[in-house]
Amino acid sequence: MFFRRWNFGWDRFSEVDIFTDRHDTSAETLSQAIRAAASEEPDADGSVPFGHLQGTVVGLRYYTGVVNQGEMVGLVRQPQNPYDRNAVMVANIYGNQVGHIKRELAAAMAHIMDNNLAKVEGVVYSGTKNKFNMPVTLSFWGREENKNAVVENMARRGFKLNTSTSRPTGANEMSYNSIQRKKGLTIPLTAAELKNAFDNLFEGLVESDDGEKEAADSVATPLLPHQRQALSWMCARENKSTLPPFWEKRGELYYNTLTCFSAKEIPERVRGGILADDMGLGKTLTTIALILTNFHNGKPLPVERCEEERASPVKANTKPKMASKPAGSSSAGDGAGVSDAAAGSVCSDLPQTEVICVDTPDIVEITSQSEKSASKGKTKATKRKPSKAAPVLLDDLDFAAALGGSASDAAPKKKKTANKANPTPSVESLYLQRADDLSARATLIICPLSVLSNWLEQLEQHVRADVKLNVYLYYGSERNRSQKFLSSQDVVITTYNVLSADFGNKSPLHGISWLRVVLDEGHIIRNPNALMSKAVLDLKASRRWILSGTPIQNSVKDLWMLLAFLRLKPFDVREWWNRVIQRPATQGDRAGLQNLQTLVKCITLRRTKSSEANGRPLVSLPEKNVSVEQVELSQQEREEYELARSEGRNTIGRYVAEGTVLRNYADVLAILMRLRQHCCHPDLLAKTSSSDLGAAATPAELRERLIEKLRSVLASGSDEECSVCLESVNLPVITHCAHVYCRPCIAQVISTEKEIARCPLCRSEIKASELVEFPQEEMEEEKSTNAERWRASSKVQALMGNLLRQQSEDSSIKSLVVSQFTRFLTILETPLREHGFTFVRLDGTMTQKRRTQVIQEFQSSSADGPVVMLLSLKAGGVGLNLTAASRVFLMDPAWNPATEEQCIDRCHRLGQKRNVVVTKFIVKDSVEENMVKIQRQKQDLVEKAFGSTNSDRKTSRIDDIKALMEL
DNA sequence: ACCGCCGGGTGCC
DNA sequence: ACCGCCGGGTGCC
Repeated sequence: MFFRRWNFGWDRFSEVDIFTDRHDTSAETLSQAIRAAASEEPDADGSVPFGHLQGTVVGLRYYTGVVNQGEMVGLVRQPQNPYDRNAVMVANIYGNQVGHIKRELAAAMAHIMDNNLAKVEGVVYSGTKNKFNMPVTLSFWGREENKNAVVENMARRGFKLNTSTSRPTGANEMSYNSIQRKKGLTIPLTAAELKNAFDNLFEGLVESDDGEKEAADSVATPLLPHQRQALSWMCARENKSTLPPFWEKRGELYYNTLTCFSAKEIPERVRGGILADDMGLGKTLTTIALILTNFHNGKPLPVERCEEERASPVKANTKPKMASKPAGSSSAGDGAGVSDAAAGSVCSDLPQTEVICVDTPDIVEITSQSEKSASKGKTKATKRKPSKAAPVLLDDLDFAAALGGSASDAAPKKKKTANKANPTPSVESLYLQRADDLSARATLIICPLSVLSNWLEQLEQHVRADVKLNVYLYYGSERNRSQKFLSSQDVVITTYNVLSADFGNKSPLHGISWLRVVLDEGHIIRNPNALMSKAVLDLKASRRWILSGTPIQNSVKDLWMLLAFLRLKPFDVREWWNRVIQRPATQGDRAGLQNLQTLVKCITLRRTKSSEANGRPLVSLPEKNVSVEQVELSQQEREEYELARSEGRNTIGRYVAEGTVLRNYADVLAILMRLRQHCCHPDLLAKTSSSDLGAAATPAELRERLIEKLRSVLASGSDEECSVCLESVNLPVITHCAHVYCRPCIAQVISTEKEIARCPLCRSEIKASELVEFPQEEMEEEKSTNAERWRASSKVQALMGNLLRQQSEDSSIKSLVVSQFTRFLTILETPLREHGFTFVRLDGTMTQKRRTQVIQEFQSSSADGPVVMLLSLKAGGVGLNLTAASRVFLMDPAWNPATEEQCIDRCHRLGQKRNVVVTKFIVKDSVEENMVKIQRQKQDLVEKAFGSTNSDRKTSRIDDIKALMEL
């Protein structure tokens, strides 16, 4: 249990502390804490208003937090308060305490808040002249089923909730309502409009006013226009001093127009943002250019130059690769900074003249300047205002101005011009160098393991050969953990996994003040409860970037994590994000959605492959030609298929009639999968024939069948998701009712239930001891398909026909042969070998090292290199660069057309020189054709709709299944 | 805090 | 003088 001392030094403690530990301090038991954490998500989304009431905030004079008229406040339980264990603290957006809720009301609220029956939110609508207390409007939110309990509980203690519909929702509700009424916009968005709006959230985010910027000399590759534009935008985001969105200067104060919070201090700006360009537009190159181009004060990164003639014989060694290997020499690790870190390189033998290091004159100047401003800032921050009568309720500034009270420049009409014309003190000058730690040099890049090698390659490729950029790959057990060493690098690259493994274990990465932290594929930090996310949020950096081709994957919720990483005040605190953006937006409030769009627009640059700049496409990729080749089954195959189909149809038809599709979901999937396997090759079915319904005879048999089903579900390659976390299953286990979940997810469900745990999908009773795992050794026996017994199939012949024809036309063309079934890939190896095709294989079971090796082999242009890559659809994930191929054969259709697109994009991307030809093999009159039909429907509707609940998705899947089986 | 509450001083008008 | 009234001290939770 965390004990918090409520001493007097706490008015400056960070707002994150207050809210993130909320459950720790309020929950009495662990199970309560788990329940609280587990229920946090649904609460935020599915909460309904219970009502509101007027309360009183007392004790204002003891605290420094001030509140504007109309400002939102946070309510935090303080169970450890020595005077009253029911205490409820009131804090403003910055987490500065304003006061407490009056005792009797707090006593009533404590019970409700502690049991998570409702979330209580406060807004201070009307002011008071009084320095000691003020009214606050408290609104209660929660799950529908808790509403009556909450209302009654409050009533019993003498607090009647006003349940009328004119609920106050946010600080500016009054003004929004009046604006909306005038414009006639009170009707909330329909679900379809909402979905569309979310879908398009990241569309058309092209910031064109920044112009273009040339990269520093040290960048070897000339940037394309859109990359120069991105570089310019990124530099501006790092250097320019504009107020964050929704903040404006009013008189002497900085005012947040959404929460009505204001502060004397300038709100911390966001140095960085989201580069959300489509895959293939060169986010990596642009980021490398940013690193080299924008050091402190917009100057290029001071990098050591090797003299051409001396360096050239060993040029390769001085390049990133050299530095990237773990520096074994202890002198480099523990040495004193830049020059020692370079000790291993050839360059250190050169006269020091070319070495630009930290103590060049102009940098010294900057440093001293920063010290000045830093100390100035410090005194400002620590010096308490002598007039301790701080807690005055500030009247609305416009209101004050209208009364003729204060500064005329706050008058509404003049406000805008006054801000522009009056340069003293400009926002720009106020920022000074405050946020930038000028001693910071290194950029930390965090990426998924799958793209790690890509970063190293691209650094090698895009950094000039005579520039010695210190790049360190922080990976592997031998990694150098010296902070001194790491912080003296120019670039440190690591993976999310390494970062979270280090986290909490005196992580050197967390002890360093980075110049810049870059999250590559940043959308993968999405779950705020994940250790990885926490590890990422805990990094110290003055500039923060997220690179992601798909910043939103499922819902607006995903955005929060990104904003929290960027530290976009005040939305980095979940409560304010929920109250001000997420809830209004998901409930169809137009103003809320508008705010969300503004927010995204301010921090994001996104161009798609089809975007244009000045009427010309950003990148001219070679053409892509997608065609479907129908495959006719042989008579024997057709007979076998029809037999399986009618069997399956009967079974599924029975489930549909009984309404037990969900209960038998795994079976249904297995049937579908078998049909899909029939379409590819009969041998794929060998393993999965025996299982049928019926009472299990022995536990061993049951177990065998469950494993069988689990294997079917997994082997199908369909993007089976865990119904608890809604992501692809991780550490899959199958329940006795044959539903597949991630082990941690279902384990949590079981441990949270008090008495009997039930399957989230079919409500059958489940036990932790009955979860069945996929046995490890299963993977091995798959290889047993022997060559003698090998036979062809129509689809195999179709592929081979294409490959042979192509080889005779142009033998230099390389192909990707893609299937969801890794066993199908194995089957395909035989005819490929037979016809003398050299090939490599890439699937999910391979180690990263092997993958890199295979990709390199495939990408190399050597004459006897592989011409075919057998690729499992889900392998590798995004970012894979397979531009050596210009021909793609999709052997079987995927549930999700986006997966296919992504796969095609691995070769149809920047760097592709040839036209790309894609062939999709679809068996005529089969489940595959139906899958394609469903894909088409989905492209209109766009799968993974926002706001759709888990059960909605399952229902739509049932509909899909019916369509597939033509029921 | 232009309140409420507490507790000591005080006690016709 | 076991009350009322006055006026100073005081005040979140």
